[in-house]
Amino acid sequence: MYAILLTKRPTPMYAFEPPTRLTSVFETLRREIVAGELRPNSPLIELDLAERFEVSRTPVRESLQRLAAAGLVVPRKRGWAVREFSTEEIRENAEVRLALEGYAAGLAAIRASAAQIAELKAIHERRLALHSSNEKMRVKTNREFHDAIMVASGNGRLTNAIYHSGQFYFNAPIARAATGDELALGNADHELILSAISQRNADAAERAMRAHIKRTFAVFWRLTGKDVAGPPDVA
Amino acid sequence: MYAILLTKRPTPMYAFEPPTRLTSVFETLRREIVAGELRPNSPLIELDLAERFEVSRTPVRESLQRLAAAGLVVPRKRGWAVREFSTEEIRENAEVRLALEGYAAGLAAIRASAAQIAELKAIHERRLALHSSNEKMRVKTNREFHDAIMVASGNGRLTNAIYHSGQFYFNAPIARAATGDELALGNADHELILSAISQRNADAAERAMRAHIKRTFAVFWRLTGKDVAGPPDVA
DNA sequence: GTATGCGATCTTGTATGCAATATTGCTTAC
DNA sequence: GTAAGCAATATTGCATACAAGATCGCATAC
Repeated sequence: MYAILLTKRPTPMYAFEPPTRLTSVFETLRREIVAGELRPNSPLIELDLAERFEVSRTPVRESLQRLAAAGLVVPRKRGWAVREFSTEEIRENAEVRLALEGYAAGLAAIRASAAQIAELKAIHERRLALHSSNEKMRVKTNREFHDAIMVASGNGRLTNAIYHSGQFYFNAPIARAATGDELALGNADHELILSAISQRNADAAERAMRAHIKRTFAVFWRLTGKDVAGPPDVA
Repeated sequence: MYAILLTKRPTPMYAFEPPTRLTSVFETLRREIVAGELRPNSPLIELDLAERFEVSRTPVRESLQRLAAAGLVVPRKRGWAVREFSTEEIRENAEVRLALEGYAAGLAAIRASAAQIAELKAIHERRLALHSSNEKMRVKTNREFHDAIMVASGNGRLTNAIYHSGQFYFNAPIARAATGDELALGNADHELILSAISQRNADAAERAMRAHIKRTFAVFWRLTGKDVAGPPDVA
């Protein structure tokens, strides 16, 4: 149900860029930060990284500039450190995602082609047919479902923004597992979203998606044990 | 009425970073791209820039990496060029902004302090009292109004995302002037938004803000002469 | 006039050098 | 034992060097 938060997808931002040492270092560091392999606040020493990647400091430094612009590393008095996100910041990101993905669902209700809606239905069916222990496929179909809606929104930049707003949850302790109840509710949410999109009801689709994402983050709050209010009800 | 699109505000992303040649080059280029002084698709030659800024290629290259991550320059077969935004991309950005700023207005209705609401009212009053020829103050009060709502949303990242989504309109031919009718409608929009926030009606605030932004972009479409459908009605 | 080769030039990607400054750790005074 | 001072070290910001590859222009062939 929460797989989209764990998706590793190459950012399309540099689609036509030839691979260089810089891009390789950047992608690797990005993945490691996002996956939590590099712990928050650990300092990033240029020379160490250069040694590790067997390159000179130049491509390392340029990678760090990209990471900085992406908000994944923060400046220290000297050099950079892996950014740490507070619970408060995670809540803020949840709200951004809520705003964006909810809107995307509404757009999808308006713009989705018949084929796209059929595809969405097919994904949902596949998901319902899964055995409850099949976590891998559950993760996969969830991602597919959300991705298909983003695509159907007909807005590449919105898709991109949603993707980036997802990055920021990885630093937090992440739970892949939700309770059986939570999973069932998630499926019911998908059902509602799909139904609203099929009926071309943008308003309902947006509300359903917001409720769904809110539920996702409620699991986060529960698992992290932090008493942070989720995004309030809007619309 | 459209001033927020022209706002130049330092991005808080690198707040604690000491000024260096890199940051100076980056800020200058960023401003010039966003302001349209560097034309879309013009190639950015490292050596030329280095010469112009009287620095070596190193800080120039690192600036370009940041600009690339910010989406302001795009890779070419060789080097970088100022990014050009198509009408389609501008529409996409408008939708992102609609989603974000609408949601921010909804949050503001829930979270704004009494003082923040009073401030919002004061800004609106100042705006209404302006002489119609006072374009400068009209621009300023508009920015203040929108900024105050973003602050009242209590979500720094949302604010930041809205700010960044604004960058991308600068490349397009920009009109500062709207017709008298459009200005009046803009003020009426503000009135509605303010009223909804005062009454703690998140749903109404969000709808009002969406309508307002949609109207803003309608002016864009009119001025650019492009027949692009604005964002559809959602919520 | 147009196309083709080919060399000169331009531009980038990467490595390295160097000076400035932050940090560390040791020594010494108390 | 703790604090202060100071020298050694680590690390960065920037400049420069150089090779690889793209691009351009010109000469030549047709």
